[in-house]
Amino acid sequence: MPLITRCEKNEKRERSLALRDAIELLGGKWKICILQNLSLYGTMRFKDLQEEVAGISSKVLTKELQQLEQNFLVVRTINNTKPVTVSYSLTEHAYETRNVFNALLEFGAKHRAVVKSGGG
Amino acid sequence: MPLITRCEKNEKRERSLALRDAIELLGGKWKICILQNLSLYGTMRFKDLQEEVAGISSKVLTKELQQLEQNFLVVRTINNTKPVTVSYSLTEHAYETRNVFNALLEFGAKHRAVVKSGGG
DNA sequence: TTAGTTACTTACCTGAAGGTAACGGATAGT
DNA sequence: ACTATCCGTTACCTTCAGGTAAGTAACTAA
Repeated sequence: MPLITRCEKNEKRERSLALRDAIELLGGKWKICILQNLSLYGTMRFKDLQEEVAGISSKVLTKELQQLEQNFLVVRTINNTKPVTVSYSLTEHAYETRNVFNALLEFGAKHRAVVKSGGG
Repeated sequence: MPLITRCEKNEKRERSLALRDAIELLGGKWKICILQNLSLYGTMRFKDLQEEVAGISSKVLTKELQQLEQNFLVVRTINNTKPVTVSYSLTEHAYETRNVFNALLEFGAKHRAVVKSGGG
């Protein structure tokens, strides 16, 4: 098999891995909402997030934040307050998701219009 | 409450609905891969898709295609061949996902680089 | 001492996503 | 009659995201 084919295959593989990783990381019910709020407010405490992200439970919020932190999208800071508070904010890397949000928003809006008008 | 606030609330609500719809529609393990293949090949039969989308079962492929069809992203055509074949292709509306793909791809690639380099 | 706040954690449950494997209907070739 | 192709369907199972509810640890204020 010629070299060019191997390269194309590797590129295709890298592409599909990147797509899958991105979908996996930003998918689910809450991730985007959390990132949006952090983007809007800058820094938020756990309780602020719980109130702003309507409907999320503390258990799920904890898990989502941990995943975002593990993926370098969110920074967790323990504040020296009483009672203790914890602040969350976005990393520089998280702002790379801007284009994704905008594209999703644009497509979502168009899609809702298509569905409302009955298709096509 | 002043009118401007109501407008802002409605806009925020519409935005979050659009985001959630888009994520829900394009999320999951297979949707993007299927759309990508259809975008690449133009028209594909059921069996072609099953072979190209490595690892998917006929049951799951059926379900995904039905969902995509119900959401006006894919058109299903029964061909008058023997044995019967079925062709799938993208709608015009499906091409609105281009920006989403590109953004996801870009972010995914950057993200993989960040993770490989150990964060930040 | 009692109650409240903050940030979780734990135990339990449900529903949906997705996998495996076998089967079915239509048609054709041999 | 037997086998094969194509496009699914059906039954069954496992896994996991996510929901509910209660508890915990550290601290404060009354």
